[in-house]
Amino acid sequence: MKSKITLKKIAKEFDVSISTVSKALKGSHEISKEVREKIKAFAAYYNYKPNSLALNLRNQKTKTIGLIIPEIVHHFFTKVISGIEHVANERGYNVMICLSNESYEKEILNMDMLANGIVDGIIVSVAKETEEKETYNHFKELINNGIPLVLFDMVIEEINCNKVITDDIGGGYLACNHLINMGCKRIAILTTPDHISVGIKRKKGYLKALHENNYPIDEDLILKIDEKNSIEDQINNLFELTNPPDGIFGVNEIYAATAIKIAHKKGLEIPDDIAIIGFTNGLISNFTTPPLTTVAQHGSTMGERALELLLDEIEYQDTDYKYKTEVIKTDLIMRNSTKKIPKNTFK
Amino acid sequence: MKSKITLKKIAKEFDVSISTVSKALKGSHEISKEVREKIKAFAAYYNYKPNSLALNLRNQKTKTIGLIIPEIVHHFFTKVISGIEHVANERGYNVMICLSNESYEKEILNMDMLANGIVDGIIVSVAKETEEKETYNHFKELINNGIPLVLFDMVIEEINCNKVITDDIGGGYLACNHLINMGCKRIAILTTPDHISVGIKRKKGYLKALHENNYPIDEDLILKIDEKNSIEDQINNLFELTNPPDGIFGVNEIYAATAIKIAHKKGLEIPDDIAIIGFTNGLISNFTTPPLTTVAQHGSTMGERALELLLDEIEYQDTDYKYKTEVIKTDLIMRNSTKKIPKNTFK
DNA sequence: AAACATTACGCAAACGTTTTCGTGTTAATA
DNA sequence: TATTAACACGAAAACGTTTGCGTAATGTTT
Repeated sequence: MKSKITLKKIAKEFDVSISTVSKALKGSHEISKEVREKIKAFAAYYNYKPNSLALNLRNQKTKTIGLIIPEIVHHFFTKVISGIEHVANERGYNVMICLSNESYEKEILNMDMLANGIVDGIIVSVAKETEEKETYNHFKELINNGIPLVLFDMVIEEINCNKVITDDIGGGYLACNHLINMGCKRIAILTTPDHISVGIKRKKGYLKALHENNYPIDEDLILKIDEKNSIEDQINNLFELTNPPDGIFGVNEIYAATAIKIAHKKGLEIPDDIAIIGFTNGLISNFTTPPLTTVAQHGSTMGERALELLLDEIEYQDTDYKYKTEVIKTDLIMRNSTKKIPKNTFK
Repeated sequence: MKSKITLKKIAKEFDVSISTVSKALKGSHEISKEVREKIKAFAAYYNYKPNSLALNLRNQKTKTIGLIIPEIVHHFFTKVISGIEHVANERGYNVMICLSNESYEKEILNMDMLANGIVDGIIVSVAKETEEKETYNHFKELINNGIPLVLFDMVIEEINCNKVITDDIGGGYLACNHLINMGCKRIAILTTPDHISVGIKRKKGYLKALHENNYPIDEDLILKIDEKNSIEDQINNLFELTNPPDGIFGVNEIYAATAIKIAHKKGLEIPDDIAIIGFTNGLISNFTTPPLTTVAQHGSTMGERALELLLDEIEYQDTDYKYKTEVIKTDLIMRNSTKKIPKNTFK
């Protein structure tokens, strides 16, 4: 277990100064060809690599960016990470991923850790707890310290920085409108409690579509799912209404897939008896029976744009930098959970 | 955009030396109470945090560990990450996640990057390309440089380091045995090409179970899926055999879920006409129709153990450290894709 | 031979921190 | 009053790197 080779050790080996070694390895003509070559050979043999910490300290930049996300066991976030990694590779940056687990405390802990010189900038999707608490001082401090910040997905209006968000309203509209086009008359929405902004926005789109088509709004069909209790039970209640829905829009993949599961249990045919549409084109959607029609939110595009914005800010020279908010459009992915086809051909 | 506050700046502010500031902030009694307090107050106001790069450089350790995985859009790896994060938090470490995208080149790139002082140790699941190439010099160099290494999931026999692996043989045995118990007579396996070790091992377990029960081995029922071509088409061929299987073991979740999809298309009843079992209890398994029976490999446990082993090595003082290989057992998760129940109650 | 240019290297500062060892001043003791 | 102890702080080295500047020893001009 020999320890890492350094300039100092090489210098000692050849009885020259550290600067000579440094210059030799950089191929400087200040150093005679002879000395240069032998130092290079020696360094190559011992696999010398300059210590990043020292380099970063000297250069006052690390070519590393930090990413804080609420959870990792989540298809959307893994797609975002892919997008970020992609751009990071292209532009020579590394990514440090931290998890907040939706906790306010951990979000701050992670930010403090990253902000101490380790990274050149930070990308964050805000934790649910932070959103509930509505205390955003840690973001303001970060910005005050001159560390570039990009918020994505879960963003905060009042923080002045670059942002990348999904067009949740448009996506909700797309979903609901599609169900209307498919002939559904009573369209339910499986959404989140009122403190989760993405749920609110997707519901907004849903309401907009209903309104434009002169559909009445039935509060019984708006189910705010409390994740502390059984999702299945809550959705089950919807099916037991005296006047049950014939179309369901789940604001995420799990809600929609669970609705499919329950519809099966109830002996309902999908999409003939009930059409179901989800949000986020994740792993599950393609493997339900029938496959789930869904609103795709382009996670990797969001990741790419988030990092691009961050790097723009990091590498910006002038003083008049203007923050942007980018809205990533959603797309409808049509599968069989909403496609009305003649009964006899669907099994 | 004021830049970060440092000891030097605080020292200047009060016209004292840097060391005085450092000691004051650490509450040293060498510094008079008066000076100590005012420096502390000032530092708190400006939110002083010591620069991590400088600290790490000085301490010759970073309390950060590196993780290199082949891909992130993958339920198993996200579970592993959760496990690692969990232990890292408990023991005051940070995690830097890098993706190799199954590429040999990127794996080396990532390792070089991490090895230059950024991390105290590295956890790796080897990329497929590396496994194919069978060139492992980068691992040997790492170990020669005295950087602790733990391999997990995809490991390499000949590398001398700590390892954490799934009991793939046992899992394959579990799966096949279960199908036998359920009364299947012709059991197919959807596995990987021969250079992927996990596929080989799971197949080994499958063969062992067949052998113990005096089942003949039918090469037609051993399908090595080539992911460069359509998975669906390849599995479809299995169903078209003159003597098709009545039980299918997919060595991962996608293969098994795809088999379910195709069985539906063929109008087969699951599990009555054909029973299907998967490997890895991921997101999909719970939402197929019927839900997929599967062999669970405990990803988060693997992550936890991997980091614990790594930290043991990092923090080990004596010279007689012995490497271990931990085998994580698998469990059978019973769902309806294999459970034979009377036809009329299953829909 | 004097003046100058070139070659080949070393010195030292800087990045931000911690910590050991001095050291000057004051206060307490003999 | 001389010696010592306590106090309160500063200097400097160390972690590993890069780079501007200085300089001794050559080599090249007039």
